[in-house]
Amino acid sequence: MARTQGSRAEITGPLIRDEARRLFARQGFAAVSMRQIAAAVGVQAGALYAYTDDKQALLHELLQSHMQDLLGAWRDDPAADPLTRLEAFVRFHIGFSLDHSDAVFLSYMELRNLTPENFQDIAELRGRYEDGLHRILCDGIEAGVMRVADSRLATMALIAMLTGVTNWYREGGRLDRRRIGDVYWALTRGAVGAD
Amino acid sequence: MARTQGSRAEITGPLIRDEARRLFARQGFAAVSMRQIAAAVGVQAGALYAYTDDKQALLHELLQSHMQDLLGAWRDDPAADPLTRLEAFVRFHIGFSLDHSDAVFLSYMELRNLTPENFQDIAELRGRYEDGLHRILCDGIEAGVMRVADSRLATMALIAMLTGVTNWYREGGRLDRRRIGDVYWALTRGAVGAD
DNA sequence: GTCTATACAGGGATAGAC
DNA sequence: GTCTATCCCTGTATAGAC
Repeated sequence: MARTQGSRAEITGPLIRDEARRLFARQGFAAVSMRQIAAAVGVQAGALYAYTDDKQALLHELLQSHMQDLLGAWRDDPAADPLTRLEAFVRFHIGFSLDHSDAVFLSYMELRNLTPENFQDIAELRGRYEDGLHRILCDGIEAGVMRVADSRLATMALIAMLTGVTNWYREGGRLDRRRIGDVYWALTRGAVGAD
Repeated sequence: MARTQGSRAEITGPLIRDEARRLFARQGFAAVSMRQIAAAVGVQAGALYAYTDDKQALLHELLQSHMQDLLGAWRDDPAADPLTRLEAFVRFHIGFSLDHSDAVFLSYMELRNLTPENFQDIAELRGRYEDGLHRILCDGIEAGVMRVADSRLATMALIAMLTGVTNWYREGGRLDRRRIGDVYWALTRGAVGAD
């Protein structure tokens, strides 16, 4: 913040993304100025443009790398039994969402501020993730260990329910993550008729 | 839009709210200008200030009246059996959310753009609504017709799941509302262990 | 790579005429 | 109640020095 000159490309790039993610999540993409991001990083506004084409590109990069991290971090074993896979999904999704709550919030709230091309790109990545859960439900139904009236709706309903933890979870609150995972897994198991 | 002069207070006031709600929901509070709202209504920007103190007050009024409509529209009968009450809640919440999807979206996305006082006001109203569902779950548990590990978490989880319909529902899509209500009620019934 | 300075557009809000 | 005109601020993005 007090620095005047000097080149530190290795750390400034990531820092810009970190601060932009944080600020966009807290105040909204449109409400955050490039000056504000620059101030948080400790550079002048003009310096940001050495790292990103413009504000839109910055948002797109944030959402894109988040979705890629999400897809890369999730491991599904199609050979395992569907209930085990579903439980793994539930715990993974909750944990990942809480670990990346700013990015998760951005991915739901700021899609509307993407250009059509960038929106398509992110929507495609999200669809791939949703398909992963959908496959588990279909396998579970086929195996006779789950029972839902509409697997597509159940997919959307479960993701909305699980992602909702980010709305109320506060670090150091009443419940730890393990316990939250237990509760949500119980709700999920019931919802898919696996009891 | 082409009008030059003339007073039509009766219709301009509501129109401002309608257009502001629509635009805020689609583009975000910060991204929408007062000039843009005025253009949608068919007046000049200055005319808006005859109806609202400022942009912040406009947002607050929208969220406040939405929450009051929501609370006013929901009828719970504490004397009825808990499963009947829960089903009524599920169908009501889905229907109301779809009927007021812009306002629902606003209520989740733009809380961060409220001043602290205004935020408190809206949070209090929302808490009252959540408490209503919580009471149903507690009554159901006590009556032995529901089984959840944590009634507070279940409350938040169910509301998130149900509100999620607004993320994917499109008028004239694959499913009508009755059918969507059926599917979500089945998911809910299972989640609370009522099968 | 970062700075300072700046171009240029658009923002919220107000004043005074009608 | 609405219009036109305007104040003043802030926004994104760029240019050129260091």
